Amino acid sequence: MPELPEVETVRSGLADHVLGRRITGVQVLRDRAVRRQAGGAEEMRALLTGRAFSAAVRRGKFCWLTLDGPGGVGEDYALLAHLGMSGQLLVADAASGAATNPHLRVRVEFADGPDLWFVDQRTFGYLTVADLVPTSDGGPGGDAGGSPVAPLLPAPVAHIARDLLDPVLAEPAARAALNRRVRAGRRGIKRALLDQELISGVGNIYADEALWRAKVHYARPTDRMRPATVATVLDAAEAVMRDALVAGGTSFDALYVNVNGASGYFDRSLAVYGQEGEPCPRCGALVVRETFMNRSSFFCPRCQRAPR
DNA sequence: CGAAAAACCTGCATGC
DNA sequence: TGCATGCAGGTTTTTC
Repeated sequence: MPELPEVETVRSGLADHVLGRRITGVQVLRDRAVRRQAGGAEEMRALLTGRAFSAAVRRGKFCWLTLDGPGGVGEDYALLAHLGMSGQLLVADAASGAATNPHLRVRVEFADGPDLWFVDQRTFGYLTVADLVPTSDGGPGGDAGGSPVAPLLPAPVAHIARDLLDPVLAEPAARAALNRRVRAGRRGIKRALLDQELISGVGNIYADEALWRAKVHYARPTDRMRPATVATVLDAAEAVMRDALVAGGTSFDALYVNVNGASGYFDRSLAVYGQEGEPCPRCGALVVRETFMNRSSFFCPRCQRAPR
């Protein structure tokens, strides 16, 4: 499932393959793939046609392509993508046979070269052309991976917090402030990790992996955790996502592929996620699966002791 | 107002 | 074989 490392892989691929290319057409094959667009697919087509992508930017699990103005200046809006559970952005030539792809939702055509495809089986993902608005969380900061700083955010992303690969959150003062915010709430630590308005980019897979690395149970109440323990969890979340990024992201059953269609292989490195009944790589105890927040939580019952 | 639950959606695996 | 059920789950919306 696309979480931060997968989306960053996609962003990087988009930066390499679609920037500077002029859009000549947009075909929406399923209307639901375009959301938060008052004028729907027709409005998206009108806003994109004739313009060119100028930068590929990401925050958390959201990725967007800013647009050059008609005269080559001005970046007042962007093509925003959220991949949901199964979304893919593929740079693919129409001749590559994916015309038969039953999950192709939107096709962006350029004056030159291969199309940009939005493919999504489970249809939780979407595209929209959104206005860029000033950030509300302290000015420019951008994101990791060498992408441009982001003094502006697409409106639907304005409430999304910075992610752990954001250079701003590498600063000790900012990290300490985040640590305090985590402990200010009264809830289980996993719930905090998954709160995109607190920290973005972490999904169910990396939350479980981070908590395993930090040896912390998912239900530990944040308001009773020591600052050093919270710091360990945040560092583990950052580390596991960086490791996954190096590997190209996690993938399952070929639902997720990067911008060129190559699957990541970090799933081979998962310690607990999806490993119910398998031995903990650290202590050998059998990994347990429990239902939490209407989804699965995997953990080692010996390394990660439940709160009393 | 904040937190928790429901809704959205499709394909695959499983059970009868 | 066919049908019903369960599961995957990020975000938005609704409910408490």
